[in-house]
Amino acid sequence: MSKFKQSLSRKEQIREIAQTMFREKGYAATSMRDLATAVGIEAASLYNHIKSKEELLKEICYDCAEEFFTAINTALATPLSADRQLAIAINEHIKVVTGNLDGSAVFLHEWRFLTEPYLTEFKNKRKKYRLQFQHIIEQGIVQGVFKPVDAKLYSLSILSALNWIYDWYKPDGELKPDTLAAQFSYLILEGLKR
Amino acid sequence: MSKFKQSLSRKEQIREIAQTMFREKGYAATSMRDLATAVGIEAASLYNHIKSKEELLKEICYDCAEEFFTAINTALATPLSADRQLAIAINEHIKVVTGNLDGSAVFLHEWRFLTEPYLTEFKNKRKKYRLQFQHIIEQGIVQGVFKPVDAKLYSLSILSALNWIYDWYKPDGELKPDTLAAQFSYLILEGLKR
DNA sequence: CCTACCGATCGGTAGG
DNA sequence: CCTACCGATCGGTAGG
Repeated sequence: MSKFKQSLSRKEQIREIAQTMFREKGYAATSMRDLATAVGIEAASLYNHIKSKEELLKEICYDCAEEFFTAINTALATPLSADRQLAIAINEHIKVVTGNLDGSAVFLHEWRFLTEPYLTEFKNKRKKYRLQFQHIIEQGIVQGVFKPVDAKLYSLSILSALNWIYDWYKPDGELKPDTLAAQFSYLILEGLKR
Repeated sequence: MSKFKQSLSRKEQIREIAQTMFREKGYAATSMRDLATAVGIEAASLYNHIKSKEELLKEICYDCAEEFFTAINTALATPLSADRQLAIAINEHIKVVTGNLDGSAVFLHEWRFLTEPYLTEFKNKRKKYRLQFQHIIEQGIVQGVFKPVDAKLYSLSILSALNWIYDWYKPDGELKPDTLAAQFSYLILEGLKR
């Protein structure tokens, strides 16, 4: 059993390092030898823990997708009005991104190196997530709390703004995820104009 | 002279195709052989027109940066109030992105494969552009047309939303750049709340 | 987890 | 613009 646990933790370690390297150098430009060196073993030894380079990518992307689904479901599960649900969805999304900057970056940019059938399945997950944001906006329009905007365009815009956070967010900075989320919600709900 | 012009146009052709391939497959995953095949020549022949793979990337990124600077300067050159300037900046930015989807995608994502000194210079250009958006927001706050928001966070958010357009914009769709820009400005200035 | 190695492919050059 | 080719590196496997 201790051998089993050790093996799991080594795989987790490989995944963590892969996540960081895929984010920094890109999936295609990260070699298994680079990765092995960072882990502290030989390249060939990686294959005792993983099946292939792509399996690593797939697991990182899929796990991150699960995190986002958990986040949006937290918002959807509440009985609140759409404007409150949207604020929660934004907050939860930001918590995922800021809590997993490397994984989010890979989820957002490196997924395109997936091959079939994972590529199509991944795209479906991504779209489903986006449609859940769109749904909240549509509900808000029905409820009369939101203006009658183009819900698709708005969901794309909001997620785009949220998705770039990994690019400039500094985990050690003074800006905390909750503060960031509050400002984001304010921007989206109230607008810039005085 | 006709030889000179032909040589230029071949280089332009290589650049156009490289732009598309770098966007679709990523810079690192695009081989010079792939590129040469798409152009219709042998890989070795590419080097009669370009110095290196990275030179291609650098030129694509730098040219696109120039397009964005021209865009923002159009807004800054007007004597209008900040809210009007921001709307123009958004419109001009969207015109650049939608008019050059491949180039914009490379500008936004593949620049990180640049090496020094281009990498640092590119980052400086990018930051300078972002600061010009921030400046408009700060002016708007001073003028009293904008709420006293965090101008840095807002400029990052606005550009993030704008920067993801290349990812979902369909040039053959019914959504025209001007319409998109108008909706964007409305979202940012007026907010979602009724 | 390692040594030894595979065939494939990379960016780029020499020489014409 | 081509043929022929370079050294380097790639993801991955065999066998222990």
